[in-house]
Amino acid sequence: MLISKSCVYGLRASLFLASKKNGEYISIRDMSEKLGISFHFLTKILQQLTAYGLMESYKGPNGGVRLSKPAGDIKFIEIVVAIDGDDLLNECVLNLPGCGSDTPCPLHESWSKTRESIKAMLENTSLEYLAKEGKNKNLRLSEVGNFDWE
Amino acid sequence: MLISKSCVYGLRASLFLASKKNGEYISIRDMSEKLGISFHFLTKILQQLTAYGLMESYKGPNGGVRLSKPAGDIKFIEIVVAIDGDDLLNECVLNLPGCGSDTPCPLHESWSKTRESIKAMLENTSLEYLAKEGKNKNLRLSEVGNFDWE
DNA sequence: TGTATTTAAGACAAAAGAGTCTTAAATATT
DNA sequence: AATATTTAAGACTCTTTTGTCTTAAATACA
Repeated sequence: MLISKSCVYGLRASLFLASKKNGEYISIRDMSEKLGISFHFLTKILQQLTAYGLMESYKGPNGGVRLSKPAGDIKFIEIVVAIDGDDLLNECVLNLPGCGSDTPCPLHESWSKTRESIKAMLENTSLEYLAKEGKNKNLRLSEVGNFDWE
Repeated sequence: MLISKSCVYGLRASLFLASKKNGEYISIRDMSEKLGISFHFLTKILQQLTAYGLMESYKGPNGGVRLSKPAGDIKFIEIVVAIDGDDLLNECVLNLPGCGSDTPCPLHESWSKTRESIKAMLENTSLEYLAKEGKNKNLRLSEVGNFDWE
């Protein structure tokens, strides 16, 4: 898979938050139920995003998490890098250490192009865009049908 | 990672074979040493490619494996599908079951385009092309420097 | 026939990813 | 102050992937 499961969960939660009024803290419990993701697991993942500065959290009653900046300013790629690291954007597809323009592997060229297209997609897609798109077209964000964009 | 480690090893070995005269059986031991891949692990992987019909094997002294058809007729994508399956080409990037044009996820459109470019790369690249390219430009196929295209 | 060489098959172990659970710390409310 | 709610942190388990090892089967050759 291109992106780890943790990363996908983090992205789904981010889209959930992006669809809400900014500034409002949303509880992880709430999200986990609506998105169909294990609460504890989601907590751990969102802790990473918080540590990375993409989210802010608040403890106690009515606490929760929220995006640390407007959804339009957060790109898909930031979530991916925060959780999966930047291997996807740098690593040689043949997994050879030190593959680069100086000592390329046979797939260096073809893969570079493909990687650029992946990178472009990740860099050009903001949470705001995805959330708006999702809301307008009522697209799916959970496996089970228990999520509403409102 | 886009492609599993097993798949990468399978591909490296396939390129090794593609660089040899066709029809000649090459021992897995030999390949594993020149490519820097564990012998037993490589054996297991190549067994999959053999079972899939992409390679032929021969037991006994001077035995080994060889490509079952000309390297020009084997596309990168065949190796990937044989080892990793076709999830990469079908699966929704948000990992939602049943995501499709009828019930799409927010990333359905953007990801479809990216996936097509990956698919195109995999479908248009033959082992022969990669091996020739590698041989002509003396590109790297192993981590350590113990591989020669000859 | 016997032996060495090679792939086949499958058990086993180690590492990484995914997921669960418990306890601690912070905060709001009563 | 006491209690309920919520994230933080970390131990723990389960699953998948990766990697190792042993034994069996096929083949060539002396």
